[in-house]
Amino acid sequence: MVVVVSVQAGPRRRLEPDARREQILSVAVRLFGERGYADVSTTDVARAAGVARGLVNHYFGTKKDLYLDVIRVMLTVPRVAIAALPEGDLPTRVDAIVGWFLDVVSRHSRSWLAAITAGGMAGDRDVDQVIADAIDAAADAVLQAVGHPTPGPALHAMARSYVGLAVSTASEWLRRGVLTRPQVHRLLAATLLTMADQVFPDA
Amino acid sequence: MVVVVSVQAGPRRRLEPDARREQILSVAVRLFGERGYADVSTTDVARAAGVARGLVNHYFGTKKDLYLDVIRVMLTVPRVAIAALPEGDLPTRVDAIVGWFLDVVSRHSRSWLAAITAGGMAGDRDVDQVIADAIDAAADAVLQAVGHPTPGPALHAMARSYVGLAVSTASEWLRRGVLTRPQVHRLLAATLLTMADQVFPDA
DNA sequence: CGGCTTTTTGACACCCTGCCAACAAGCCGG
DNA sequence: CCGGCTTGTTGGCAGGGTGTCAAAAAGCCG
Repeated sequence: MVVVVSVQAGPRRRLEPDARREQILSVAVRLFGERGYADVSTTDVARAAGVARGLVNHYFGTKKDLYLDVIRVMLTVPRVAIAALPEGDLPTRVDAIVGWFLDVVSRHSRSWLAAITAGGMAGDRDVDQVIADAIDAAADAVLQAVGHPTPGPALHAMARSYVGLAVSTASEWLRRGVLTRPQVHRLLAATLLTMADQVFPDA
Repeated sequence: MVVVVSVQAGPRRRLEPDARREQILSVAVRLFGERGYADVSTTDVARAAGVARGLVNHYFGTKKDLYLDVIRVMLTVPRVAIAALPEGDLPTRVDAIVGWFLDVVSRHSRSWLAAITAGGMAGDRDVDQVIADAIDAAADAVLQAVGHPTPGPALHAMARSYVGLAVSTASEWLRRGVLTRPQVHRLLAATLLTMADQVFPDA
């Protein structure tokens, strides 16, 4: 797919490095959110930012380095206010974290989905690392919600598995649209309760 | 990473189109199984097959077309003998299909993981379609095992979600190695039982 | 052995990426 | 207000990958 974005080619202007970096990065986030990694060239980014292509390399190094910063932005945004979970019994807390997850996911659905499915570069070591970090953070939140503040490695691994379910279910919900939000909510809540009761004790 | 494969450059020989196509495809399956999409050039495939690069394009068209055939092979292999599931009550059948899944996954772990994580091209329409087909097939098998031979759209969507859990859990198991197979088995079995009991009736 | 079909090759044109020397925008001392 | 200097910015170069196509040659058949 080719998308042409008209940019008024005004006279060249100098910006503070931080400002220029930020501007290019925001443009890149938008483009990589719309299309995949391979479909966005550094030329596209530069043109959309009204800047010479060399400048993109100057600020970000490699195209892959730029992409790493992009998905880091996409995945960091939803991490806000993860600590504010209510007191109560297990079903209540499970309900709360599932609802919170569905809220952030549906709010940032486009960029979040693009990032979590690796937007076309799954398999790369560095990209996988960034995504793995995000999944680890989500797994921590899940374990905290079900009352395991200091999990061992096996328990953490199981929590990551559950996050995988949450991701695939959210993706199914947002992309295909055949499930309703209540259905998705019940699915994730019931599953998490089962795992907390019957599976997590294994570890 | 760069891997050089020595190929004795014998005199050029003509092959039947089907044979040549098959030979190139098998080489491509091996290379794409070892490295990601971007790390394998058509030149690599051609050299490893002892053939001119143009011939790869002649038989497969685009590099992406070749890759589509490759992951189709990788994902089709495990689909064998999916029908041979035992009779018995629900827990027995759930146990059987989970065990079967873990068998095939661990047997073809390398290429299966490479394919299911899209080896570096998730996000692409066509690639996603091939993977979605494989997931649909797996979801059908799951639904058949739990006794829903003719599911509605919502039920099918939930089964796809569960397959997502199975995929992420298997990936966690095979790649990280912190979970044991019995742990993985119990996780997937308990979760599927819960979904069959409490979630699937929603649809 | 000569002609002919069909496989296979090699090269051409194009695009993308990373790099770097040169350019000029705009501040600063005179 | 102006010339110099710092440094943000540009444009072009070299290397490599991809798709295409006319031409070469492998091997069959008369």
